[in-house]
Amino acid sequence: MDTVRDRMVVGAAELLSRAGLAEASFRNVVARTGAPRGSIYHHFPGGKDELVGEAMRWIGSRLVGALRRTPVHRPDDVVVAFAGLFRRLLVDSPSEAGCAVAAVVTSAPPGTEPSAAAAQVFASWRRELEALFATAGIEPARCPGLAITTVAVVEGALVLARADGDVATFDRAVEELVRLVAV
Amino acid sequence: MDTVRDRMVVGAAELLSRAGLAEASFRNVVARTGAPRGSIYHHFPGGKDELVGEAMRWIGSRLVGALRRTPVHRPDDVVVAFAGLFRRLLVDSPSEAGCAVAAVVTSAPPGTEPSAAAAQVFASWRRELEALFATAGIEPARCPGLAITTVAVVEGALVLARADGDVATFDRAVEELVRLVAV
DNA sequence: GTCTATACGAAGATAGAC
DNA sequence: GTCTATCTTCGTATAGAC
Repeated sequence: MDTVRDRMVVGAAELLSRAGLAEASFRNVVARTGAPRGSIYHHFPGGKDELVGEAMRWIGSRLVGALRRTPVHRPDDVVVAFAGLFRRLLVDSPSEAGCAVAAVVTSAPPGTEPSAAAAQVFASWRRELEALFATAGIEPARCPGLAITTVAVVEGALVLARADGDVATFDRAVEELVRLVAV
Repeated sequence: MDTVRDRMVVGAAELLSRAGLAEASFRNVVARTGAPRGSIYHHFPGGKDELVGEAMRWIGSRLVGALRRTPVHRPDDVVVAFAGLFRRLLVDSPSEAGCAVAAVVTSAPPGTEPSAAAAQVFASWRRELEALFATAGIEPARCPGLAITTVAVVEGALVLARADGDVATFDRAVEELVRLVAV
């Protein structure tokens, strides 16, 4: 699984997370991955929409996989595990880290493939978190709301922390989230 | 206060909130506001960066003003007031509503005027919320963290609700946030 | 303040050779 | 699978007339 196509998908995902749809151009993807310019439309007949759609699905399933490998006993294990996956990005580059999925939702035209793919990724994360919260003993009725809130806090905190270039901002929000799931 | 320049700033703010930096082009701003193409660089010698910077400041102070006009007695008054300002956008257009400030943070190159202006707006919102939480009786040490979390939840929930085109998703998150400030 | 004209680069996309 | 060449559209920005 390390074809030219795969590398382009990963490169697009990285560009999307740092600067959004506009910066994830074929030009930049090619420059970043060393992929041959001439075979773009061979690998992605659907053009940019297909590339971005694939990037969404790659990120989505990658994070779901990571979540499933995490042992969960208490509700705050869920929060810490999920937040930790994003925290890494912030530590690596405090002023450039972002979520590719959120970037696509906020800048792709509604109804297009990228937009739909991004929405499905969020839905899959929510489902996964709901299941984990249930496993951790949260009352079933509250799991959906808590899953939404967990994703919301992490996504929002990522933006705020990036704005002031300080991971501590992210941690402050996660701290309160931990408090919330303990209620 | 209804000059051509003002209308362009507002138009840019609207475009930014719906489709991000790339879509807030002069072309679109002019089309949207009916502003004359010929005087763009007369009104904004600093070009697009100046326009976007002004849009950030306009949105920022507008929201701060609205917050200050809201009577606050209990902690959840703060949450509901702040969230309510964004909820409106979502009700009007569930699949297009977004926050212009977040859009700029995630897509503007770090170190530029738009990026710095956006960061200052977030900082001002946080300061305002901290003060309101303090007024509402929250222990001082917790106010900064709660302010961060409030902005984070609202920003994140805005993205999630837009993704699945359902205001209820936003409300679910705010509900949990209300629960948190009551702890 | 507003206009036209224009420069220049980059975007996505296609055609056709190899 | 990969190349080059090309098309069209759009982006910011400037010059200079009115």
